[in-house]
Order: sequence, then C-alpha cells, then structure tokens
Amino acid sequence: MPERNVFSWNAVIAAYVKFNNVNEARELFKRDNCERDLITYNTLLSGFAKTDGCESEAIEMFGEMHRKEKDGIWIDDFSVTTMVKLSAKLTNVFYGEQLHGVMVKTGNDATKFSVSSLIHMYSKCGKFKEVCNVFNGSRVEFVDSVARNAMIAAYCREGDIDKALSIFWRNPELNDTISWNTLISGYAQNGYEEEALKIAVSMEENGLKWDEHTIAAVLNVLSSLKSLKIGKEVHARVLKNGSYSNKFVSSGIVDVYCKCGNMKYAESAHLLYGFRNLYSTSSMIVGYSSQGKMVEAKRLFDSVSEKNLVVWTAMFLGYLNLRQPDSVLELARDFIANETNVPDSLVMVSVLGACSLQAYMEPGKEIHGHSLRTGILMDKKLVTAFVDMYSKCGNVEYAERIFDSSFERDTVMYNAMIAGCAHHGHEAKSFQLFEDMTEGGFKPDEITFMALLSACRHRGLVLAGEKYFKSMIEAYNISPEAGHYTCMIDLYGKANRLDKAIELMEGIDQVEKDAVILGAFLNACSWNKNTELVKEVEEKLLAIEGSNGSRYIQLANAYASSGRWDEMKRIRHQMRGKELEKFSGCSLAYIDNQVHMFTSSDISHFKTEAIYSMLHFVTKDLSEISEYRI
DNA sequence: TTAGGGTTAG
Repeated sequence: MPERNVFSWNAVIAAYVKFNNVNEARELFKRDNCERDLITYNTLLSGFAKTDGCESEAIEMFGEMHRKEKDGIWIDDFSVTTMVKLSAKLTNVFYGEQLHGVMVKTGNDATKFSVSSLIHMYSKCGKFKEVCNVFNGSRVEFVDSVARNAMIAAYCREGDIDKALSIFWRNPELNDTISWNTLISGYAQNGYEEEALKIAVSMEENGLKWDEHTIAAVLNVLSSLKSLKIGKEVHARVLKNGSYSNKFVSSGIVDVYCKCGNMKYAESAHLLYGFRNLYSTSSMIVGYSSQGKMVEAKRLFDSVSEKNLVVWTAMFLGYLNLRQPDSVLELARDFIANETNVPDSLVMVSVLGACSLQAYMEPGKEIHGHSLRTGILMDKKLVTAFVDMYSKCGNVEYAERIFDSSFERDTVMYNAMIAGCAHHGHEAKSFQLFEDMTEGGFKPDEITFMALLSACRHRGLVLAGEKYFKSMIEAYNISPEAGHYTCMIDLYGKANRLDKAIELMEGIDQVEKDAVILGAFLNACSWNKNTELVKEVEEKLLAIEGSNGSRYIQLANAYASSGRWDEMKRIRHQMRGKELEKFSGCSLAYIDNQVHMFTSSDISHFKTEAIYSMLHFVTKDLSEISEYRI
C-alpha cells in the first residue's frame, strides 16, 4: 500500500490475530513505521491472551499500557474485558478480582460485555457465589444471550443441571448453537451421558446444525459410554463435513476408539489426523497402557517432546497394573532427572503403589517427606495410597497416623486401613474401624468384608467371621465372591470345623466353585486328614485347573499329610511328562537397597543358615505366646 | 480496525 495509516495497520494486525498468527502480528506491531493507537494495542493484547504460551506477554503488555497514560494511550473497556477473559483462562481469581475493581472504578461494570466475562471468570475460578452476585446484580438489558449462556455453563459447572435447564427452557427461542452445546457438555460433565446424546439429537430436530464444538462434545460423551457403534457413525459424519481438521474433533475420534479398546482404528485415525496433536497422542498412550501394551505406549511416550503429568501418570499406572514395580521406579527416576513439572498427587499415588507391591518403604518415605515440605494438598486418594504403602511395607503405626490426621475419609480409605490392621494381626482395631465407618455413614463394600474376614482368618476367630459373613449378605446385600468363600473355608479348616466348611461348600453354586475355593477346601480337608474328601476334590480341581502344577503339589501334600503315600505317588506320577506351570507365592524384603525374595522352603539365599536359625527362634516364641495353632 | 458465552488426555 502506498498510503498506510493507523486504520490499515490495525486491520492487517487484526487479520493475523484472527487467524491465530500472533508472531506475524507482533512483528508488524514492532515495525518502526507502524502507526499505533489504543486499538492496535488491544488487538495484539487479545492475540497474546488467546495464544497458548503468550499469556505472560499479554500481562506484560497490559502493564505497559497502564504506564503509557501520559502518552495518551490508556486502557479502555476492551482491554479490561480481554484481561478478564485471560484471568478465566489462567483461573487466576486474584487478577480477575482486581480487574473487576477497575471496571467498577471506571464505571464499566454494567455492560453486556462486563457481565458475561465476569460470570465466566468467576465460574471458571470456582467462585459460584460471586457468579450469582454479578448475575443477580445486573440489569436485565445487560444480560444478553452471551451472559445467559455463561450462566447456563456456570450452573453446569456447579453441578446444578436443574437450574441450567430452567434458564435453557424458560426462553427456548433465545437458544443458539452455543446454548445447546453448553447443555450437552453440562449433562456429560455431571454423568448424564444418555441425556447428553438426547439433547444433541433434539438440537438438530429444533433446526440447529451441529458445529465442531457439538461434534467434540458428542465424541466426548461416546468415549465415556465406550460406544463404538455410534462413534463410527459420528466419525462418518466428520469425514463427510471435513471437520477432522479441528484438533478437538480429531483427538475426540482417536479417544473414542481408544476408550472402546480398538487400538487398530485408533492408530489409523491418529496417523491420519491426530499426528502431532498432544491430546490425540495422550489418548493413544492411555489406550495402550490401559491394555498393558507398554512397548507401544513407551514408543509414543518417547515421541512426546513436552511431556505433562497426564502422560507420565498414564505410563506409571500402566506399569503398575502389570505389577512391574521396577519399571515404575525406573520411570520415577527418569521423572526426577528430566521433568520440570512438580509431581502432583496422582503421580505420587502411582509411585506409592509400586512401593506397596515391593514392600519398599524408602521411596515412599521420600514422597511423604516431599509432600510435607511442599505442603501439597493431601487428597483422599493420596492419603489412601500412604496408608496402603506404610501398611504393606510393615509400618502400620505410620499408616494409622496418616489415617488419623486425614480430614476427609471414604470407603476406600477405610478399606485400606482395615486391611492394614488385619494384616498386622490388629483385628480388634479392624473391627473398631468398621464400626466407625458404618457409624460415619460410609457404606462398606465387598473389599471391606474381604479385609474383615481375612482378619478373622488370621486369628482363627470363627464366630466373628460368621457374624461378618452373615451381615455382609443380609445387612449390606453384598453377594459373596470367591475370596470371601475362601476366607471362610480357610477359617473353618484351621479351626478344625470341617463340618462347617462342608456345609458352606454345599451352599455355593456350582459355577462359583472355582479353583481357588476348591484349593482352600482341599487344604481344609488336608488339615483335618480326610482322605475321602481329598479324592472328591481332586477330580473337580484337576478338571478346572489340570495345567496348574501347584495344584498337583497341593494334592500330593494333602495325601502325604494323612500318610497316604500310595496316593501321593500316583499324583506325582500323573505330573510327570506334563508341561505344567508352577506358581509359588513369594515374600519380598527390601534390605540394604536390594530386594530379597523368598518362597516356601527356600534354601537359595546366601544367608540361608542364619535365616533359618532366626526363624526357628521366632517360631518357638510365637508358639509359646499364641493361643492358636500356627 | 479492538472486547464477552460452549469442546479434548491421567
């Protein structure tokens, strides 16, 4: 242009901002010949505010505009609204409140722009009371469709769908695409996925077309529902209208396939349109790691240059679910060495899970120390993870201390503490915790009863065990699972009440008589030297688990215990020539930075002699003090 | 020529 003026400069800078090219906009702004006025500043300010990674430039520029008062450039209502929106994006309510103050001072707090932006900002920052103050304190003419939509969204965030609906249906003629989209997401955020889909359908019936936001919201719903069929339908729609170039839509498609467990489709969708999209890649990592496919997960994880806590946690949880604590701890070392982000509670929970698996207390203690020093919020999941870790690492006193100091509790946390006490032989405490739990209004679940029954089993408390077993079924309407039956049979067997064990077995449906229950019953028969029953169990057990070598050994031992060497020989003979998997339970001890693993009758350890001699003393002491058979 | 409301991953 031969003749440029401030209008043409503003127009071209605005065009770059509009098309998300803030770098070019900044370059033009900085040129010596660029003519600038307040509008130029506001334009670039909004560009910085909406661009990820440029937020601090916006704050800096706003400060600079403030200082330029004497040059005739000041901030106006446009600049303030832009900054309120930025406060919402950064969920910085302190900044937002100051801007609200500026609005009041300059008399700009009663416009449709200020009302909608303030409602949005306070809602995003979780200050619902302030949202209501702004909304109720605004004159009707300043509450337009934008403010109305902001209010619907605020009610949805607050979890008050009914209020959101009442605004939505009070003047249905005012509803635009954004109102409908807000409601779809609102339903989904509050767990009403089916209703969200119905709203999306009725949106079209009301003559409003789906836009990219609608499609992204619907895909999000389908991920939660794990609906492959409708997911494919929406995918087809996306292919027709070309909206896959939208990053929310493309990563949404990838996520639906991941959540449905169809990694083949997910992989091709990711390669076609999710490549280099962090959200799509994250979904892929989560998808693979939740299926235990850690090689694939790691390949994608390594390709992410800017890792965040979401992808880290996905990897941690993947290894943890596969029960590979070494991989979790190795990844944790990698995290400490390379990650600038501070670990949050979910990262810590994953690493604590690995410590629990390995009975390795040191890293757990370090995490505990770190969380105390940094003052991180101890949420319920984190407290539970500490309780579990300290219990499983042998320090139930620490576990109790953390449990006692927690302000909030839930069923899972109680379960961890009850199980911890049970495993350490503090059955009275377990029972007391159960009382506290039910009195506090927390509903016990099948895991609670598993912990209580295992406390009874370890201490031979038949009557208490029967009481909990009965109350689980009758008072709490929980059907016993294999673990509960196993506990009871074990309990009866050790208390020499084979008659009771038989009675219980008779009451279990055929389908529920799985190998674990039969195995427990076999032990009960063996302790009570009932060879006839062992024979009966043998047939059923080998029919279900004929390839499990441990079952043959268990049978052989059962016959041996009552002196039936002929039968034992027969079982040993049967084993020969078969390719059998053998599993043996092991114990782990973490001593001097090294894991020591022990199985029953193990003599492989380099300090075997010392260990057995100590074991001899401990066993002697225990049998003297214990009233029960060990 | 500048501003406000709705959408993703643990």
